[in-house]
Amino acid sequence: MVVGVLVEVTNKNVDKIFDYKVSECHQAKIKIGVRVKVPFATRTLEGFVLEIKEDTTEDRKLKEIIDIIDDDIILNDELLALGKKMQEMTLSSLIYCYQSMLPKSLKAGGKNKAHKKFETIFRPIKEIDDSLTESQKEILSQFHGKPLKRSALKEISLARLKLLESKGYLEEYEEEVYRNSFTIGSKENYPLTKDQQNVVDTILKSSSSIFLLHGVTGSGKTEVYMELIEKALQEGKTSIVLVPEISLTPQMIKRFSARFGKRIALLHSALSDGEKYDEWRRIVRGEADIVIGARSAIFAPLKNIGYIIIDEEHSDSYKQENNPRYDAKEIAKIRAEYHHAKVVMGSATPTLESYARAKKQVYQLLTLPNRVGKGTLPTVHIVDMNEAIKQSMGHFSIELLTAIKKTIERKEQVILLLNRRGYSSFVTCKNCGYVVKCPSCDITLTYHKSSNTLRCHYCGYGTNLPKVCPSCQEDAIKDLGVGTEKIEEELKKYLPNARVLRMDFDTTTKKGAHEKIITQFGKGDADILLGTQIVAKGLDFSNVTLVGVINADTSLNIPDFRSSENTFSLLSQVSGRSGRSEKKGQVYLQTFNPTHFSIVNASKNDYLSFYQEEMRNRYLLKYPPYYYLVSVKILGKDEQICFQESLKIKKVLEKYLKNTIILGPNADTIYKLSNVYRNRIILKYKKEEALYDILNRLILHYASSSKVKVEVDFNPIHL
DNA sequence: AGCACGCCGACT
DNA sequence: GTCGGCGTGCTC
Repeated sequence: MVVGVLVEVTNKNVDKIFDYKVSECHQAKIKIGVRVKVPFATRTLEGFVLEIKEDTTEDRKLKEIIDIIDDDIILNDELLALGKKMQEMTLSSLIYCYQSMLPKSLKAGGKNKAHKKFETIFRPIKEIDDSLTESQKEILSQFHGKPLKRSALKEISLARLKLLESKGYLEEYEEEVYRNSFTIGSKENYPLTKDQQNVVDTILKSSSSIFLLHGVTGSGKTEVYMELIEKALQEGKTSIVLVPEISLTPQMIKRFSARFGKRIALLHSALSDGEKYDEWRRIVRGEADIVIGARSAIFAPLKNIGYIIIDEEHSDSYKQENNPRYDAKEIAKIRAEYHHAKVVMGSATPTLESYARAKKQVYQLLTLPNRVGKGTLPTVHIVDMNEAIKQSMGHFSIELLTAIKKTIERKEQVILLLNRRGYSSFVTCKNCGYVVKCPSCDITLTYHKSSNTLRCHYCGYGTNLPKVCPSCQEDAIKDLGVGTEKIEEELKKYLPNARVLRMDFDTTTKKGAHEKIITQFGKGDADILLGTQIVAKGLDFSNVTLVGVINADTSLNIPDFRSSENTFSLLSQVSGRSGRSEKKGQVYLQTFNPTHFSIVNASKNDYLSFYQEEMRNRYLLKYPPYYYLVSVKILGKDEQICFQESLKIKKVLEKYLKNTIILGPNADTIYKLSNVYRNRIILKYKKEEALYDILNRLILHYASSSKVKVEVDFNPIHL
C-alpha cells in the first residue's frame, strides 16, 4: 500500500503530494483524512493522507510512514474538497487551507497536542445490604443506582470509595469528559412580530438559497435567525451562525443557549486549545447541531447543514487578512451548495457588494424596517464642530456636554464613541477640518514625515504639505490624533461628578476584561461608557438613551475607498445603541463635515440614499461592486531590488492581462515594516480569464526567491 | 519552511 | 591552517 501525503510545510513549492509506503502493521488504520508522521529529508514531519493507492514496481524506493496519529478522520470528504476550492480561490498553499480549517490541536505539526480529558466515574453494581455500616449505606444511597463522577463525590474520601469498590459494591472506570465552555441561560419565550414572521415565512417558502436581511438596529434579526434554526432542528438539520468576534458577548450567547441549550457548540478565540478541541469533537460526533463562532467557525464539521447565518454581514472580520486570505461569506456559499442549505446574511448596513447583488436578484432581499417592541429609532443631531471648536471646550461641543449632563440627571446612561481607526497619519486643518485628497483617486493623502509630503497610496500622486489650508487659508494644518485618555480627562474637567468607564484596546486586552466592563456598565456602576469602535457593536443596554460621537470624521479620512461606507456603517451601528427600550434615544454626531453624505444619511437612518450616492462614486472611480480588486504586494529587504522587481511584475501583468486596469507599483500603506520594504500593485477588472493562472505562476516563481516575496489578496478589505 | 552542502573571510 | 558566514537546492 502507498499513500499520498500533504506535509505540514507551508511553502508553495513543497505544497504537493508526496508518496510513502505503508507497512503491513499500519495498513488497517490508514484512512483518507487522517494525520501521519513521515520522514521528510532529514526530519520528521506530520501530514494529511490525501490518497491511498496500490504499490507499483517503481514504488520500491519510497520511504515508509513512521506512524499514524489519529484513529478518526480529521478532514472529511467535504472539507477535503472545500480546501482545494479555497486554494484555487486564494492561491494560497493547500496545506495552509487545511490547517486554517482546524483547531490548533488538530493541525498537522501543531505543537500543543490537546488530549481528551478523562474523569473517574463510580458506578454502583450491588444492592445495599445489612453487611454495610450506616455511613457506607449513606454513601451508596447518594448514587440512586446511577454512575457518579468523582467530582460529584468530593466530600467523600477516596479511601472509603475504594473500600466499597473492593467489597464489590462499586465499580470504577474512566470516561471522557468535555471541558465546560459556557453555562446555559434560563429558558425564555420570544413571540415573533409580524415583520419577523413574514421574513421567516418568506425564507422557508423561497427557492432561493442566499438571502440578505436588511434590518434596522434593534429590529430583532436574532429572533429570525433562531426561528430558522429551530425549524432546521425539527427537520434534523444543523446550522452555523457566524458573528464578528467582538459580538460574541455573554449577552448574545445567553440568548442562544437559553433557547437551544447544550445543542450549541461555541467557537471563539477566548477558549483554550483544550476547550476548542472538545467543541470540535462534540460537533464531529453529532452532539451539537448549532455552531456559533467567528470567521473560522464556517469550517465546523457539521453534517446535514440547513442554515448558515452570517450576522453583521458588513463586518470586515469575515475576510482573513493573512494566508489563506479567504472570505467566510464565499466559503459559506460553497458549503451551502454542498449541503443544499440556505445562507442568510443580516445587517443594518449591508456592504454595497451584497446590497447590489440583492438588487440584481442574485440574493433575495428581505427587510425589517422597524424596531421591535416600544423601541423607536433615536433622534440624531449633527453638531457642526467648525462652530463649536471656537468655544474651546476641548473636544466637546456645548450641545453634547449639555445632553450628557441632562441624561445623567435623569439617571440614564451615555455611550461615547471616539472614532479612531487605522494607523496611517493624515493631516487635517484644525480650523475647518479640511483634508487633502488625491485628485484622481478621491483618497485621503497620507502624510510622510521624512519628506514632508502628502502621497496617494493608490496612484502614487504626491504633493508638498501646504503651509496654509487650501480651503480656509488659515495656518492650521496639523497632524491630528486623540486618545480615550485625553477625552476622559476632559470629561473629568467638565463633568466632575460623572462616573466614566473607559473601554478600548488598552483596557480590554486582558482576558475577561471586556466582559467585566460590560457587566459593570449594565449594572449601572457608571454613567458614561467611553470607548473606541468596540462600543459600537451589538451592545444592548435598555438604560442608554444618549450616544455621542466625538469625532465622526476620522474614519472618513482614512485612505481607503471604503471610508464612506465604513463611516456610515459605524455611525449607524453606534446610533443604534441609543433608546433600545421605551425611553426615547438621542444621538449627537460631532463633525467638521456636517454636510457629508455619510454623516447626513447616517443621521437620517437612510441606507438607501447612502447606497445610491456611494454607488455613483464607486462607478465613477471604478471600485467594487463595479470592478473586482486584487492587491499584489511585493516585499523585500533591499529597497532597490524590491522596487525593480515590482516594476518587472507590473510589466508582466500588463503583457498578459489585457482587460485589467493596473495601478502602481506604489508604496504600501505601511511602506517599511521591520526593515522590509513594501510595494503594491492594484488590479481592477470586471472579467479577466487569464487572471488566476498568471497570478499563480507569479507566486510560484517568487516562492523560491530569497530577495522578494509576493503576496496576492483577492477582494482585499483594506487597501 | 528547514536543513545540508558548499565555497570565501578573520581568528587560535 | 580552521570556524563559521549565509547563498542555493532539495525534500516521496
